Amino acid sequence: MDQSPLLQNDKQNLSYWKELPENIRVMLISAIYSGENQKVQLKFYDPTLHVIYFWQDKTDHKPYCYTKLENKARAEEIAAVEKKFQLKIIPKLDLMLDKEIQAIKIIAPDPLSIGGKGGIREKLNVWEANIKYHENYLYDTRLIPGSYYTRKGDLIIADPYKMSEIVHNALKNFLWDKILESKEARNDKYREYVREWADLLNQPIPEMKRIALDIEVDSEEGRMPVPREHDRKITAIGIVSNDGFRKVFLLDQNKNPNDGTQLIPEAEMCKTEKELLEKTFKVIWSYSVLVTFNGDDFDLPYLYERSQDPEIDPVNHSIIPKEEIPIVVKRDSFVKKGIQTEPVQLKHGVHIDLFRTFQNRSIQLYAFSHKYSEFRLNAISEALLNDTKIEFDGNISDLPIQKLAQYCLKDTDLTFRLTSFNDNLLLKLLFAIARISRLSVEDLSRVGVNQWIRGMLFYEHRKINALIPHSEELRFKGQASSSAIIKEKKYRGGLVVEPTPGIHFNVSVLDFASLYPSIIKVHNLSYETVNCPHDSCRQDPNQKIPDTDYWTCNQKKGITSLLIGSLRDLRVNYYKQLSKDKTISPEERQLYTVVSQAIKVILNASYGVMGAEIFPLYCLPVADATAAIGRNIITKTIQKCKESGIEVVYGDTDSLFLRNPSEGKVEEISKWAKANEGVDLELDKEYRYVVFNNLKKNYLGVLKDGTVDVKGLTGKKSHTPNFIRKTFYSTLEILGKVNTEKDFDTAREKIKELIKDSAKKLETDKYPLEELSFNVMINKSPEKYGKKTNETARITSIDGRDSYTNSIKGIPQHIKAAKQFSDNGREIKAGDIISYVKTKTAEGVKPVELATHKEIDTEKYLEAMETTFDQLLTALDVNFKSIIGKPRQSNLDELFWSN
DNA sequence: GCGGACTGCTTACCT
DNA sequence: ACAGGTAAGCAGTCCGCG
Repeated sequence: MDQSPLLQNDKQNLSYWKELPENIRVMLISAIYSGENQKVQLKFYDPTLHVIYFWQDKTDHKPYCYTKLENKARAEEIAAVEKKFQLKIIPKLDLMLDKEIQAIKIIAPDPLSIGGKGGIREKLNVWEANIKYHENYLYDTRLIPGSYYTRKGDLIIADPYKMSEIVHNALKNFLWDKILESKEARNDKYREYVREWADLLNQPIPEMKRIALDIEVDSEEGRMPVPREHDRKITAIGIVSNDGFRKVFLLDQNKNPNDGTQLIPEAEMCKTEKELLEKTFKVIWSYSVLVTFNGDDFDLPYLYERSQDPEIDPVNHSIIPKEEIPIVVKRDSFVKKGIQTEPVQLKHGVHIDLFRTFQNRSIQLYAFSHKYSEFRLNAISEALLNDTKIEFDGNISDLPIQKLAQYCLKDTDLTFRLTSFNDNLLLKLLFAIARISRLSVEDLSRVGVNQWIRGMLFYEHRKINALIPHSEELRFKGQASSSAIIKEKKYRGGLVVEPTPGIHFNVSVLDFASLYPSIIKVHNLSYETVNCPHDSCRQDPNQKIPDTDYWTCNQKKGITSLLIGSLRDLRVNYYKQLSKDKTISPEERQLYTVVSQAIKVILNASYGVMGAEIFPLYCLPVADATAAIGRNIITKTIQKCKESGIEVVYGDTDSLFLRNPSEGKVEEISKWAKANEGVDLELDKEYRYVVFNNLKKNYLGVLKDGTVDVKGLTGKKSHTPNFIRKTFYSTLEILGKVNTEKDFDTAREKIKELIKDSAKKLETDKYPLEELSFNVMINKSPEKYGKKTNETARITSIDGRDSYTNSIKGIPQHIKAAKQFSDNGREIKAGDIISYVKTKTAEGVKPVELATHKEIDTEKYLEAMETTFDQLLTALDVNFKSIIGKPRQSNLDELFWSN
């Protein structure tokens, strides 16, 4: 195996600090705070040499926060006692009052003086004290992770690739002009925003040199090793890079059986764990990016703790000196129990924990359209790479050493490939998001989408010198103006049109392109513009938001509206077009696809965060108003359709299903929407036919090309037993071939046959048990279920009726199954999918692995089939109850006696 | 004391 | 730890009947 050239250099271990040279263009990747130096340190990536350079702040930037003038006396009092604070009165914009105010800037020598224990945050009502210091630094210096800079002397100067350096073709210019000439673009401010976004997002994203790492630890059955205890040996460490380096370091243990087969060529034996660790650390030092799967919570803290354990050196009992360890583990990182632990950083580079990244809902849903639903390496690899871990029976400690090597290397390889598949899609996406959110990839890959939007908006406040408001101040913006349909929700959401049951031919689906972002743009929605302080706006009937008590500002553009609006237009009118354009090189096209995806993720969440309490700029009226305008627009559009003689058979939030609209009608409606509501109504799909039953969010449609779309039907849901799902999908194939009303007759017969066959196979135990399992995810740890109902049950038992003391009642079926599992020694965690079958036993369920065919409650499965297929067949008018005209019996054959 | 109506809980899905 | 709206299955309670 080749050695990485960088590995040869031994000396660099202790001198990883390479200062950023002058006059080379580098990309900012992250900022960290060094407590030792009381300075921010920046990490830059050199895209040609693939090394990390460091730069420590030389601008004498200091931590600070603000307070308002009314607290002046108290602030001075504190500053008189604690001499470390320095006060300065400076002008700031108060967006909610729409005026300039004088604020007191409280400058401190270190971040802990602001937000630490006994810090000023505890003594005074302060603003902007909840921002991490390194974030503060980036906002103030306008440094954006993912962008390019060059050092000149002590200055870090923005050094973006110029338009002429990036290939620019005619289409790009055309689209560009179109955006800048649009109505909104005549507003100078708007033009400025669009241009800035595009200049930032068009920058190339380099391929970063990196390694993936995975460790295996000798463990007992049923007990996961934990870093805190670090009592088990590390037996294998796999490393895979994109420069050809591939290795698995193995601990030479005599107890490890060797069945005589050869070790894989990547394997390298180590006499002691200490040697194993030293070799690994050396490799980590020589790469700037490290990728792991759950490295924050397991691999890296384990490596660290183990390196400090004298057991790793059985002869001399020596440990590895701290300065040779590339990992920084926060002391309290595993003191806290539960989900949120600290990231594990590299001294010299960047660590990305893919487990945390893939757990992000926005990544899962919008970047990978829910292709994976479990957050395990195996499940994610299977969904995205179509490859899986090596399976084995029994305990990992009992594996022969060559099998262990293969297993470990395979895991490492999968981890690596999750960052490299589709031309490094994931990494590119993360860097594009870094540019928008102003967060480093290290930070953003570990937090939720609300923090991404927070970053974007906080940066903007600093840019325009506006004071970031408190959440309590934002609460004064008002109460909800609507009432939710679901109780326990705060306000009303999207409108769902009652579907017209039956089969409809030639259905056109129109939808509003990014409806909510469009509304935010067109109606100037932002926390400071909804219910703004101007009397003239409040009294202006044109500024009233329909069906609510809110009004919006017509004097100033809101920052959310500007940012979201400009991003929306850039995506819809520019990146989306470019990503489809065949005249551009594939590499360039991919960048536009990635940027378009990144913007989509931000846009999709931008409305939601406004209505989420955890969002620091949470403002209920903004979310409420957005949804209200959405309902108003779709309602008016439906009205308009009716006036034009178009039948609307269904609609949901931002879409309308039109039955056989005549030529030109769609265009007419679309023009009307643009002119009257300022939104883009586009033709999204054309169905050959659509089948509705009486249920909302539940339909089947066949596109002109025969593709079958299914939405919401039980047959599609992931928990439905496989045999039902398969039968269901077979019926879809039949329906995809239906062209005319007449074709339905034969289709119906075929479908009936299919279902009959399936039922027969079920009753004669022809399906393997795995096909019968319901697969349901558990979202909490098993103990947390059924607490409430148990308490109620105990109260009823007082009057002597029933005793539920050891009851498993009140506990959902999948949890009942999970508990049987844990009784058998297998651990069940939140996020696991439980596969269980319905049985005739007392509990009514059993984990598949523990069940036999004899115990299966066939009746329950026939019921499940019935509901699944009824959703389809009622609409096709073949309800199987109606066929037989009498209550269903246990044998499905009888059901179809009419044949 | 019985059984259907209703409620709450949980999950999966739609936009 | 972005929102609300809809469906379905299960467990348990409520409530009217007689």
